[in-house]
Amino acid sequence: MTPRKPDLDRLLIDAAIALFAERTFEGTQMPAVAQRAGVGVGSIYRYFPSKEALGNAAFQHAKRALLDALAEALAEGGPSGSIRGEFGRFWRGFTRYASANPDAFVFLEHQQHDTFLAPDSRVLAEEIDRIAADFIERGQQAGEIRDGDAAQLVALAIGAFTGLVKLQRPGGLDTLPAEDLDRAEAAVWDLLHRKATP
Amino acid sequence: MTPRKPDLDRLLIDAAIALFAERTFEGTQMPAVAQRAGVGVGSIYRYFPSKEALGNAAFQHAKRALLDALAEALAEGGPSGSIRGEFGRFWRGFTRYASANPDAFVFLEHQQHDTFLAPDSRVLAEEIDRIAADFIERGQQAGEIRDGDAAQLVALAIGAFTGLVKLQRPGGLDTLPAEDLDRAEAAVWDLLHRKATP
Amino acid sequence: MTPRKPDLDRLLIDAAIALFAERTFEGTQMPAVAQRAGVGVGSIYRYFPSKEALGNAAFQHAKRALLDALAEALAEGGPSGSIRGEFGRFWRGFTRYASANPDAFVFLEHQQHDTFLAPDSRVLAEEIDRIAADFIERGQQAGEIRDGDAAQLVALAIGAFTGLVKLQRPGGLDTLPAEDLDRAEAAVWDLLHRKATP
Amino acid sequence: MTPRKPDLDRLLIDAAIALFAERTFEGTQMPAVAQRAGVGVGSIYRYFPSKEALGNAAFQHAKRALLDALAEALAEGGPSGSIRGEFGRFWRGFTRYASANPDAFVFLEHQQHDTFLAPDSRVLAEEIDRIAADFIERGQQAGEIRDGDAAQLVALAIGAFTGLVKLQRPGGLDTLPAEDLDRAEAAVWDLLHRKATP
DNA sequence: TATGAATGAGGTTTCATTCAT
DNA sequence: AATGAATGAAACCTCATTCAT
Repeated sequence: MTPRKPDLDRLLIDAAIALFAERTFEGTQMPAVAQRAGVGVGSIYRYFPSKEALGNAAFQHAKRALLDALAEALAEGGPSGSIRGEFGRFWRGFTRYASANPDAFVFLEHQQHDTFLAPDSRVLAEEIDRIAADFIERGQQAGEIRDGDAAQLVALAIGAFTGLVKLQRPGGLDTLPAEDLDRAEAAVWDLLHRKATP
Repeated sequence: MTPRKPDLDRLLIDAAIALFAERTFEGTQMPAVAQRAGVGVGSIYRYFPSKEALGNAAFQHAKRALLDALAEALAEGGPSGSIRGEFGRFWRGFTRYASANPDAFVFLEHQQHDTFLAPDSRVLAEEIDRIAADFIERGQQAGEIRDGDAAQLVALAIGAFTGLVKLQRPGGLDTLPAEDLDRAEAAVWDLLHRKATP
Repeated sequence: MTPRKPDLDRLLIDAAIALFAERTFEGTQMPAVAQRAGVGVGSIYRYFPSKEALGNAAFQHAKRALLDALAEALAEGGPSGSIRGEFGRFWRGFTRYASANPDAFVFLEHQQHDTFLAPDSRVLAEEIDRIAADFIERGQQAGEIRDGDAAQLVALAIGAFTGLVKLQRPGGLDTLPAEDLDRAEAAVWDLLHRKATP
Repeated sequence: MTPRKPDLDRLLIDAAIALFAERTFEGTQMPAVAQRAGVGVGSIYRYFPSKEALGNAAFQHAKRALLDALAEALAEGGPSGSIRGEFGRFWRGFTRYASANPDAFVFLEHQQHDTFLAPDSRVLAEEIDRIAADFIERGQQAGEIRDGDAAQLVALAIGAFTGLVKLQRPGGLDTLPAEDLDRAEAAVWDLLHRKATP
């Protein structure tokens, strides 16, 4: 009722994400999270009943924010005429999110969530893959995207993007010249694009 | 004359890699490593002075094996006439290694090694990037690979491959039909390939 | 003029006694006391400087109330003619107190007060034993109470009564039919009574 | 397989009982238990998964030992001819147990077990009351024990005995002259005994 | 005056490491 | 040489106490 520090839960989640991204969930100690958030250790437990709960909250927060960024980017500027245009929106969504939240993006791409992720977190995790796979399939039907398993193409494309984000840490994607980012976008598009058979 | 448990260090490194890949270095307990290797906890300390030492040994072993696989693939079948041909050898090297050692590959792609990696391990880590970047630059000079920072292109390409490997866990890359693997190779090549400007 | 929450200290002491009786002093948390008293945690500290202080206040309050109940019962109806009559007054004092304050009686009979009891609380604790021992000795001189160490007889008699009270928790002594209570009184009297040697 | 300290579990249970008796389950810290048992804190957790588990093990051990002592005393010297004789055996069983294990007896008589006792511990707890109540009922049928609810008479008698044991702490019942113990036995018997109506 | 969010010392529990066997 | 029971430092978590509101 009288919170002295507002949005302490957000502060804690942000601190947790930053540390989890850098040191792993298991490699991060609660006092470190508290210190980075600028609060006492005990305060964490007013908001999250356990380290595991904090981990799940952080994961869900990050994932949902990525979904939101994606949804926003996809809706931007009215209906996209083309598959290539839609890919650009995907790219813009990922780019924007990874620029604003480099830690969160890296954290989400960790593959060792199994040790602490609760079932409801797992459900969320598949959402993006579904959206992306759907795009791939429409692109294939339109003859714009190469043949092959949609999930595999998604993994290749997101993997490529992830590789770039990791390379750019810890400065963040912002330190990349716009030119480089455009080139990367073109490269990933060519990864997906079906070349006209000559 | 012959030690009863030959190559116990290898056994331990393999066990460690498998667990580190799945649960993180920090999330893996020494008794778990011992159990998976089928020895007592105390025995680990005959071969490695500490968990950290085991971690570094595992990292270096995995990295060196990848380098070896790469070197072997690159040397295969005499001098490669073309950039595309050389890319195929890279692909084959990565593919072979990731098929035979899926845990090791995933472990190497973790980004949270900073907590335990010793300086000499770090040096090793950059080797592959150097070899790959060199290839990229030669490809660019030959007009075969698109413009842009070589490190970034390497990150995109290896990232894409990593995405595919992660998708295929825990079955391993072997569960992927040859056809799919070929398609993926083509896709990643197109990621790098400079299109003729029409 | 009149404080809005009158006798908050009493409210707190009552809450504390109830919880201490059920869960031990060490097993009771300050927030639990506050909640049961219907106040905020911080408010406790306006009345008691520490948990230990609250514990001592609770103990002293309960003990003094028992002493008062005993004194009142002993004084009731003028001078008691006989030892048996005086025993009846003791019984009535204990009975009344334990009926009205079952938690307090149980709390007083805990034997683990040593961890928090201050010296002045300890002094109070011996008071009842002194009064009771004095009665025993007078009874022995009158040939009405069996031989033996007075403190031991007191321990036996109060122990028996305590056993009954504990059996009757949490309903309280009130749930016991008057008939049963009378039988118990007779039994405890026989515990003390010197039988005529035939 | 190679325990350096034999019967560490027994050592720990004994240490725990002594401390629980004196300071309550909640008031006893694990390091204190370890210290009293002469082992490291971590060792406790090789034998008991939690403090709660240790508490239950201690309770069950103490209760079962009391049951054994009672069973042994009741069986001693062939069939007991009389109710008074059987009462003597009960007395001897309790006396022997409380002499040998004063801490355990006091611990068992605590009334705050509810915070940590597991269901299977609770079951054990009722055993003695059943045996004693059965004896009371047989005594009543034989006209030797006074009328009234058997459970209440048991509570009175055991309560009286408990009062004596507590009085005698921490020296233990052994410090009591045999004469005093005999007098106490006579007194508690009179508590139960039905007086011939003159 | 009363509150309860915030704190950190201290409690419980884990786990890398040692060492008697 | 190999083991795993034992250890205690360090991790997670609780709760008595404070203090801004």
